[in-house]
Amino acid sequence: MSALERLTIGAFAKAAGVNVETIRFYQHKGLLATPQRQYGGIRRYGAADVARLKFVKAAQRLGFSLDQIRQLLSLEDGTHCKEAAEMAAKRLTDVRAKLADLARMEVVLSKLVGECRRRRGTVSCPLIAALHGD
Amino acid sequence: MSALERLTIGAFAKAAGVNVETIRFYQHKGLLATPQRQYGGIRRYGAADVARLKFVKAAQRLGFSLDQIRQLLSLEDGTHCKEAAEMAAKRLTDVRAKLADLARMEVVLSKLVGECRRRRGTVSCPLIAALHGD
DNA sequence: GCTATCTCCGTAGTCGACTACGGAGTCAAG
DNA sequence: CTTGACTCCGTAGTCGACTACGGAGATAGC
Repeated sequence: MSALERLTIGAFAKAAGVNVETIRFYQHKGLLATPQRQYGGIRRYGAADVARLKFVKAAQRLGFSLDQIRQLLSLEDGTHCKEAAEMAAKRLTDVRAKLADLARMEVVLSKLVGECRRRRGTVSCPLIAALHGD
Repeated sequence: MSALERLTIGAFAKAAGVNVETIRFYQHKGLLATPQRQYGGIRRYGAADVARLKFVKAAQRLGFSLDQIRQLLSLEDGTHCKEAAEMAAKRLTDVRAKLADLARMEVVLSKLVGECRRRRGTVSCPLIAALHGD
């Protein structure tokens, strides 16, 4: 058994690039297992745990919530592609909705910033005026 | 004095399209004033209060936080366009950063959803495989 | 064998924008 | 003048993803 199979929680955290507290938090949330202690000693972790945690972090980079990630983990064997694809599709819908929202803000803000730059010294501030409902 | 100058908090809330509790919350946060009670009676609100609350809501639609909105309100007279424009520019930067983040997610997710659709029935699920680090 | 560093575990705090609750006081309509 | 709706006020709870704390036990290095 290599050293990679006898990691302390601290080494595990370092290997996955997270804090120890984050691991405990994920265990509490049911995202990671809490291995048995040996001889009343401390808990040890292995490469499979590291892989699982990296899976969680990868899903997080796509914006999945921890609850959704728990769902995804239950499909982890790869034989439930349909369900997984549905979750991704739903997430994609959410992402596009947020993109549209931000794009709307971007349009308004960039227009107002431009106006403020141009209208320097004018009576009223275009941004404030816009917030007052034009 | 019209009825618009003697609004109860409930009428004020309705006029601005928010909940009563939201108004109290904003008062507590220093975004809205808390008018004096008359003869130990109840507090009354006017059109200026409605306008101020609508200003808050308009700023919120651009994604400003309540703290930032309090800043904006202090520039409300329109004579501090430079400061206001700076806040808008900063907000615009944040919006663009989030847009970039979401766009990155959109690319990955739409690719994976497409692969899942195409590769139906293949051994492993493209989404799960991707989360496992390819 | 001592000591410094972990580990364990539960509880509580953080941030942001509210929402909910509860008991007492006030007001308006009939 | 009663009744029912509304107001006042403070405190506490919600959601999501952590972060912080504290005291006791375990372990590794010298």
